[in-house]
Amino acid sequence: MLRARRVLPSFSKTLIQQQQLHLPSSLSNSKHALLTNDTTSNLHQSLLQMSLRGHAINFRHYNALLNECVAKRAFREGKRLHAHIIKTHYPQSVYLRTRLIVFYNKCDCLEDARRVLDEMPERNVVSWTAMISAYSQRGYAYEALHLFVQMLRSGTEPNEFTFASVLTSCAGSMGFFSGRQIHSLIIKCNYEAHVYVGSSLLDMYAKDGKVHEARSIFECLPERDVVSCTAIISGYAQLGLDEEALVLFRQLQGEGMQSNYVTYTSVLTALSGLAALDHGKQVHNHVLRSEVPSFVVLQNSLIDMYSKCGNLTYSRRTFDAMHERTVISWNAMLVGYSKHGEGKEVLELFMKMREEKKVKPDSVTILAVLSGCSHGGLEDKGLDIFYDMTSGKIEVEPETEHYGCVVDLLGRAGRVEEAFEFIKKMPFEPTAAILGSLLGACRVHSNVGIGEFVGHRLLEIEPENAGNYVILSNLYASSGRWEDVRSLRDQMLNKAVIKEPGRSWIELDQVLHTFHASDRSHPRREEVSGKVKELSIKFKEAGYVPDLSCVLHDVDEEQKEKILLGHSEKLALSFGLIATPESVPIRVIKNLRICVDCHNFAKLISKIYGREVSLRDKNRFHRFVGGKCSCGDYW
DNA sequence: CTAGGGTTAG
Repeated sequence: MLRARRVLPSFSKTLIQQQQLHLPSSLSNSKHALLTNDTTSNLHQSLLQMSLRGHAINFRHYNALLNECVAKRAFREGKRLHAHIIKTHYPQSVYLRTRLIVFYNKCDCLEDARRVLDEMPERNVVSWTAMISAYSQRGYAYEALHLFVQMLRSGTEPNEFTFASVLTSCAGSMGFFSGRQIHSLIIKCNYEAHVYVGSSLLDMYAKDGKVHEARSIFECLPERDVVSCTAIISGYAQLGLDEEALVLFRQLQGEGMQSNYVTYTSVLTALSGLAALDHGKQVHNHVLRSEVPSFVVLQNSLIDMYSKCGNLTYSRRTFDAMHERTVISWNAMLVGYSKHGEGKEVLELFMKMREEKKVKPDSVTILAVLSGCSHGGLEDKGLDIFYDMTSGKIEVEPETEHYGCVVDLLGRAGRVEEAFEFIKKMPFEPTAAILGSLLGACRVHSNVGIGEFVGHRLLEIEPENAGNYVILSNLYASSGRWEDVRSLRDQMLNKAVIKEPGRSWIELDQVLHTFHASDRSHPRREEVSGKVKELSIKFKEAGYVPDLSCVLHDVDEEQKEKILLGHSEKLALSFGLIATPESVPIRVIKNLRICVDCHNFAKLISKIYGREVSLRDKNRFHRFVGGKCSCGDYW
């Protein structure tokens, strides 16, 4: 012992001290205090010296050394240790080999981990589970499930660890094994009420869109913790059920749930969807006050929340304050500028990103930049970037969506023929989204020739989309082709389905006021629809002409006008005018694209009342000031 | 020795 202490570096000293103190084999508290950075590089030497000097290297040594390698992700040292273990000592140890699987997983070397499992003379539930969870954690769902099946075939019974891991890989049916089958196995093995298994299980159902099943699993859990609560909240948020997510978050918070950074991240996603700025600020305050560590993911979702709530200044402030940024941080910020039509800011930030070189742009980055150029009227810059991508100067493979951005870019700039030629030259058949974007351009720039061709092609691919009929009909109406308008309307009535009813809302003192078309549900509906009428009379005096081509119903003009005045965004705008102080902008959110007539209406509010209006629709932000919109009437 | 929830885009 004494000799060893003299010649061996500090790493082995740790071991010796630990043995003398009869500590458990993990180095627990002592490891950080006693180890220096160069210790693991001395590992091999230490081992050699120990065996040369006749010291028995026992299980405990190996385990401690392995723990070190896991903690430090010391790959080369771990590999040497592995060789040592297999060649000289404990070749049969299931325990040590399982630790090696964990070690290789931590080093992101699944192939090495798998080799350890495959070479194990015998396996137990822990070694199977270690490998299954390695696959699950790294996103290899197929491999995880496949191994799970092999485990069952081998006659090993899974435990709660196995189920919690394997369920992560079960979202959707994997063909040979479904989440439901695993669920029944869990019931059979009596793990359904286990918190870890339960949260994994409810998460699986939620990711599969089965939110009711997820909720009932959640409600049946005998105990709840942060993770299970977060899982159900984020389940709602990920499905776009933002209000449900918010309501549940507040309820669970009231019941004493201790939120952590994942919880906040999830609820922020819901608040982004709702554009609930007041709630968002409140959550941000909670984060600051509760001293939840500010992890990158949380900050990313704050950037996104502020930008989707219309406050780019706060987004940028969050972005600038970050010590570490991932590609998602950059993307969230770029998307923010892009949706607000701030093309210049998009390019500047993109340049900064490329200069810093800390983070590599990915496909989403380029999408954000291209659509930013498009919405910001910088089409030539956008085209340059697209060609940098096709020539390999930007290392991102162009995808369908990138081509779509270029079509949008050209079309928006009025270069409709060029956009059409571009589509013909694409290496794939145009998608409905791409044709729809060109059709929109044809409507704005009154190109009936191409519009008609593209429109009919689109109606063949997507006959169920009512929006396509409306745009093509607008185009016909603009050139007085009423016969075609009528026939289009008949086709639409036969084939189209209205998937999502139009809905607009506005946040007032942390309460969301939602309006549907021709709303009858809001408590102040009489007052609100009275205000819409009043405004329309006032605006007509200022030259407003209702754009009846936005209504495709087969009714007389008076009826059409009535339908137009019932649009949800007009109700929300008028409510904003009544209920908010003159000093603040009116912030309205719509779940679909805003219609031309409501866009005109908002312009007039900004002009005649001198109120700034911020309207977020499905695609982007519209900021109305003095009768003009930041989108330049193209959206 | 093995375990669950999270951020951008569409």
